[in-house]
Amino acid sequence: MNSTELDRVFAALADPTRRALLGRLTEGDASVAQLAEPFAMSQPAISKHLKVLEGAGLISRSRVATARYSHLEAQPLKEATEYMERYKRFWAATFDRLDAALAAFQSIEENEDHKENTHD
Amino acid sequence: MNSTELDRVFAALADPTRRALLGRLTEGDASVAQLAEPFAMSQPAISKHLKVLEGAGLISRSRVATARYSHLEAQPLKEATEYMERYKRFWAATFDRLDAALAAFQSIEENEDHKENTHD
DNA sequence: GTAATGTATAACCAACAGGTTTCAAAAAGG
DNA sequence: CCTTTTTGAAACCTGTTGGTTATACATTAC
Repeated sequence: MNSTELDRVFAALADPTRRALLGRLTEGDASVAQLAEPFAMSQPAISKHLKVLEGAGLISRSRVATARYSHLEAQPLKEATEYMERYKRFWAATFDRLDAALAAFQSIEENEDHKENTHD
Repeated sequence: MNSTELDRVFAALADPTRRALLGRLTEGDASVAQLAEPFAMSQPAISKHLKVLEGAGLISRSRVATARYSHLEAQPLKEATEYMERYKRFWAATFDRLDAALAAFQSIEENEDHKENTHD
């Protein structure tokens, strides 16, 4: 079946090599050779990983002479993060008083637009 | 190779059926049969998905009579979200002055990297 | 103890993922 | 042009994923 961009973003992030490539790209654009250098892996393997990242919208690419530079595109990460924010209120539901206070605060934040909760 | 929990969390989230299962579990714990009901898929297929979710730490399970109930465990989602928030300043939808300054600085760095082909 | 219920496991399969090596192709330099 | 540099693409191999059906297992009900 056709995969969505969310599918592809999470699948892309599931591989540690690809996460490392993204990490490297936070330091600036880089050619395939530069990206491949730290890895005990062939150049075509890195090219494949880059293709996956591009398919997920996580990088864009451009030519400079014979080299092809990858550029980080973090917008899909924003969308993936927003997806996971749905679960924020399930994080750390118990344990110490700080956690409880934070959970309570987050509950209030979520309902701040119209729900008045003056007692409990 | 041994996969990390981050690997397993992102891999678990890459499948839309599993994301739907997690979504259902935000409404409360549920048995395998209850979880399977909305899907055009066999019970063993759902059991496999639940096993993947459990392996990623995203659910825990307990018995009630012959049924096995799944419970959402969102802590790994928190860690995955924190990982992605490393990239927050790159999904620059709204630039503040610090973001703008950093972006400008990186543009300069990138430019010099691209030009530096005559040096070794 | 036996039957019924709910779920897990086994065996199987097609498709995909992640790596390899080899070769083709695009751009710059002589 | 021809060559070099850098990258992409093809063909291949292996292990994994996501599904199936059939069956075994654990627990409750009778």
